[in-house]
Amino acid sequence: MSSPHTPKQNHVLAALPADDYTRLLPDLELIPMPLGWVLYESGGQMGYLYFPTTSIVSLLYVMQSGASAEIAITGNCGLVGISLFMGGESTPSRAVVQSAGNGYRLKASVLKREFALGGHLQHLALRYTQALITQMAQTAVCNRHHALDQQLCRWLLLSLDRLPGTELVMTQELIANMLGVRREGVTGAAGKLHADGLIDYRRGHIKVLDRAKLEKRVCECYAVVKKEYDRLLPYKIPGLPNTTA
Amino acid sequence: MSSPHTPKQNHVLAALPADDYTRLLPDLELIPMPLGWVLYESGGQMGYLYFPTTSIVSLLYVMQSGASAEIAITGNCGLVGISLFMGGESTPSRAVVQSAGNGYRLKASVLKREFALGGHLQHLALRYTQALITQMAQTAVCNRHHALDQQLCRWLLLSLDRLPGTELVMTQELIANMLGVRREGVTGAAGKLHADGLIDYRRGHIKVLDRAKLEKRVCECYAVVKKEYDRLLPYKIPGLPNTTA
DNA sequence: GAAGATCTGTTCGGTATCGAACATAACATC
DNA sequence: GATGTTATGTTCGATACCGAACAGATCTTC
Repeated sequence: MSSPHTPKQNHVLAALPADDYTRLLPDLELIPMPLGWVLYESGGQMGYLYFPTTSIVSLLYVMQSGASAEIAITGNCGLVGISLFMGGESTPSRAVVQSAGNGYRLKASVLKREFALGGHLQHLALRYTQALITQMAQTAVCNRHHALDQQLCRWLLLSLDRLPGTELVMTQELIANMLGVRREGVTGAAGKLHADGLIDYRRGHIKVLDRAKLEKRVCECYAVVKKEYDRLLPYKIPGLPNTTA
Repeated sequence: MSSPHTPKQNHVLAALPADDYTRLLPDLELIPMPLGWVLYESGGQMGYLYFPTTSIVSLLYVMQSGASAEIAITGNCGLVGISLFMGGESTPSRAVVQSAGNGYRLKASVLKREFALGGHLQHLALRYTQALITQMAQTAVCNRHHALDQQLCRWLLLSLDRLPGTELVMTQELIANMLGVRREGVTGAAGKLHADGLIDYRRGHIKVLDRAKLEKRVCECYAVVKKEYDRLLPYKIPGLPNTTA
């Protein structure tokens, strides 16, 4: 059996044409991404651009009071560290591994060199960034207008889309931090979803039983974000020679 | 004795080195931007990139239910229509003139040609986009955690920063739409600020009396956003030709 | 200056979430 | 299997905001 790891597990990298991909390959470093690992801190320097493959990364903002809120969630269809190519070098948010797994990373200097070429990586990175912007905007609106159990549905679906399987390893406390609400609130919302047969859970694990029902219950925000990701980042980019080397 | 209008009133254009600016100048079209004008609709095609000079533009999201929320606000320090160069061509939000004034616009085709050169306009546009992302993220967090009167302070300050003078022409109803709350809530919050001597208002007008007090009362979100704009888009780019080291 | 429109002020009860405190249950370790 | 730790369930009152209805004030138009 060959190595189970390949950069092509990340959709952005997979969408690169062969020559760009080959040029980047020697600089792509496989790394394990353990739960809770902080990829970068608010305002901190970033040394690498990260391409998650089997992990999920949350972008979250922590306030002076200690309260927090997730502003976006990234998985194998995206990348972490956009301010490296946007030009700011840092952002006032924190990136934390929300679900353990693997990923690849690229040194900032290599990324910038590649980005400056104005080729496919630039194109894909910017399109991804726009999808991320949509997710952030939708989060802002959802925070304002939608009830907690709908937001929980959204969060579950967004996470699920970025994972294999149907089970999340995650405590209610952590979900509360992501959604920016109290833990008791999540307990209540999860209880409702359980009572209605959408999910099952035990200490630190949440299993989605009926995804269709979840999608019926979630607010429009999920669909808007998903549609925009699909539009901006079709897994198959036209003209890609998809030969796994 | 010269025209009171110049593209240099927009900070992004003003930050361009002379040769880039000169190249763009013939394609910059001065336009009046009347109150309520919709620059682009959710999902709609955009024909132009806009550079506000004396106007303010709100990016807002309208939900299926009709409820709305502002996700960002742009004035003479920014530009409207980022998806033109980010690659998506459209976004699921609406851009509306919140305060009448003027601006310049650039045909999409010209913008793309210029952006593809990878020069200063690209650099500035991407940095601006990162500042915008910060504003959106902060809005999401603020919506979650902060009380209405603090959010009103934030909104007033962000608007004020993008205008000359200290008076806003804006009804409470419209502010409520921006903040995504009821009009009565804005009435209440404005009443408090008035009672404490921070603002004065009459039908359709809000005047800031004591900006210092407003800055003391506002949540941290305002300062985070402002700091990030200042960091990413210093009005004067040091030594015009060179930007980042 | 009168009529009409629109903006602002105020009230009511209803609901979701908060903040804190504590009880119970599941898991991890030895 | 006993023990300590951590996750989840439940309660309480407090509060901020919602939704609707209506009164009063201000501006516009004729």
